[in-house]
Amino acid sequence: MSAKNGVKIMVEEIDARKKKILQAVIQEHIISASPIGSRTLAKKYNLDVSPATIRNEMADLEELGYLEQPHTSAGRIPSDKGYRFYVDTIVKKNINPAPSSIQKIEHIYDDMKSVQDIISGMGKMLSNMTHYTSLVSEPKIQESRLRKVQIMELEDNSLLIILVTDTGMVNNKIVKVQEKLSNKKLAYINKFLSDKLENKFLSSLTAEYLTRVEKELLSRIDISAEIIKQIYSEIEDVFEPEDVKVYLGGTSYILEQPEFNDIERLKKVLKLLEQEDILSSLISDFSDSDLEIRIGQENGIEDMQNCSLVVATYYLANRAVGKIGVIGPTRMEYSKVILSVDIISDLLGKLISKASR
Amino acid sequence: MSAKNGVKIMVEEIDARKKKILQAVIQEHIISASPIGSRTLAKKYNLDVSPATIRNEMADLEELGYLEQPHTSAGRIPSDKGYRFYVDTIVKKNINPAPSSIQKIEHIYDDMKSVQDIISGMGKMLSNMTHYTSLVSEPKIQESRLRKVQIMELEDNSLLIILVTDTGMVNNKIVKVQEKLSNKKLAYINKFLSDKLENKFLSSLTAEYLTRVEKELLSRIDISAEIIKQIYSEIEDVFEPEDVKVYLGGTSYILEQPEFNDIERLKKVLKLLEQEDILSSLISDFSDSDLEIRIGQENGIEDMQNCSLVVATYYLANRAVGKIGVIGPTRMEYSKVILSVDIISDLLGKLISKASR
DNA sequence: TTTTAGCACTCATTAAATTAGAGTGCTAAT
DNA sequence: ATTAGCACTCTAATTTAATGAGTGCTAAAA
Repeated sequence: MSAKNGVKIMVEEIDARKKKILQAVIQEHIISASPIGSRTLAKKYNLDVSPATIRNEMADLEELGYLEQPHTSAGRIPSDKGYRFYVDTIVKKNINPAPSSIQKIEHIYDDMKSVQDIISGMGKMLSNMTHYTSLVSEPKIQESRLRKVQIMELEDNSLLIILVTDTGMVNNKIVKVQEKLSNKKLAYINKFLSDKLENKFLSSLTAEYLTRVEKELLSRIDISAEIIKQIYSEIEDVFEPEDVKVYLGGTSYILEQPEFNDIERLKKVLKLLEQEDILSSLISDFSDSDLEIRIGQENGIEDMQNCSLVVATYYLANRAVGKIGVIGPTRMEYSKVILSVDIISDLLGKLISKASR
Repeated sequence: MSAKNGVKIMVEEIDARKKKILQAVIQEHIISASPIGSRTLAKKYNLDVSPATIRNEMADLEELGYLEQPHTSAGRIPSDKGYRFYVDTIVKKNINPAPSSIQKIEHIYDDMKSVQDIISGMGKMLSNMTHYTSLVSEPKIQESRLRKVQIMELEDNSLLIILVTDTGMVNNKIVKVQEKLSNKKLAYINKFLSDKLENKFLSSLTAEYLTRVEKELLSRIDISAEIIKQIYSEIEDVFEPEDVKVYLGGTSYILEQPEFNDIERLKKVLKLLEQEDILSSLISDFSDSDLEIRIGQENGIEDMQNCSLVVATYYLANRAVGKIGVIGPTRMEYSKVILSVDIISDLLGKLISKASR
């Protein structure tokens, strides 16, 4: 009613019927990947109005920016704005929480895998569920606590530095040194590092802190500054990685999407997916909200304008440590994908904490 | 001359001129990716004969199986057999050893990387050099010597098992145990494992040997058989992996090949490249010769009939530990690829041994 | 005032027809 | 043994025509 008196038109620009029609267009387009006409809608969805009325409504929706017309005499396809509206007001409401059937899966992966295996396994599972390409980032090192640091000597002049985080990640580096360390000195260093570093959040182990500790160690033990420096620089490397590692799964599912029958477009996207640094910054750019959706141009990458991303955060001990998500065409089965991403992100967190606990 | 007297025709079925023509067809086809006609050859290659003569020779070459005709009035394309001949008798001769300019590259990667980084980096470099997809397998664990084994305790009831091979690979596993081990016992176990396992070839550490050692340890120390068993099963897991890990590089280069403009064919190959187990057995199937080439159907995989593989072995301390190679269309720039693979495999071996020494 | 039937018009897609040209194989001359 | 000449073949590209889904507008109906 309020929509009828001119003044409030802007406020409620989409009435119930328009909404219904928009939804119908999108759902149909998700299935068919081609423009949708008024007759089709009238037939398949019981909208109780004639094609002519639907045509009028669609013209309105186009004017408002929710639909687009590839050419004059074609049907309509949803715009990014249309998908955004769809996702925000129609899909999200109807998502119900993860079904309990998942607990079965949880057991399969029980305790037999390393964190890396779990991550790539869950990525693959997600892409199998959704038939889109999946994307998973490793737990952020900054959000982890250092659980164990230990240096051991290999024969000759190599040291092996082991760093274990509470997220189950094990980092190792082999360092070559000039000088042989006595067992006693090594034990002392290990003890010292343990005391100073273990159980601290890696974000609190700043470069300044490390430098201070380095100096302190140097003053207490009689070995060359060189070795200590080497050890520390390796430790720092681990703590401040340029990029989070990203695991890709189901890349070939992209080929099943008709929008990538165009080889040129396909090439561009596949090239992108090969560049680890881009993937890394792409996924890191998502907020730590439970689930974020970027539709079409929203993702900001030129060659991915017709892709959407659905990305969830996974948690370890209530810390948002990593992301897992799906990349597919803008014309994506959002409701299914959202559900899957939701379930799998949850599961991923559980499995990793189980494995690293 | 001998070819001229009927009797020896079979022995030397291809005379110098045929060879020259075959070579010309192949070289031209490698460039153009389409059938080659007699006129083109006569024009571009100074064969000093007329197109008509070339036609006759090409008809012969087709009869002998070196060339194929897509359809009656098209030019000829090389068959697998043609490529095989080309590679064996024409290309290989003209390959000269790695130029010394490589030493520059060697320095770039000097000692700053882990073995995994070196492997994937060299794979990428190879695919950038050749513009084909590269394939590298990790050093075979069986060909390595165990350099260090050490078990350490994380807090609560987790143990971290570290295994380092002389190929620079560091394996780690976190194992959960029921019982807490005293430091003394742990030290004893470490000493014991060191003595029994270190510096042995992993191929000599058979399941039987391990079982024997396991029993011996159990008889000497007072802890539950359970823990020992867990530890051993993890160690065994590392020693007997199902698959070698394979690194892929430059997958998107496939798209630049016109033979994969057919989306269906492309899809099949990309699907294959996603299956780690297939890649692993594909590359493992190559002999330990310096360089092996499989052309077209020779590689035995249905969906890769129009692909060739050029695979070299890389060595650590004179042991053939892994493979590195290139996968591309049968119509591949063999001479360039062979050279590149040769250089890079050599470099890879050097870099890994430098990094792990 | 809103909805709907009717109709002329648009435009992409598909199929069919046509053309162009590269290449062959054969024959007869060199 | 080689080559010029020529008829023939077959693909790939281009043009043309046909199809049909879909629209926007108008005027009548609700």
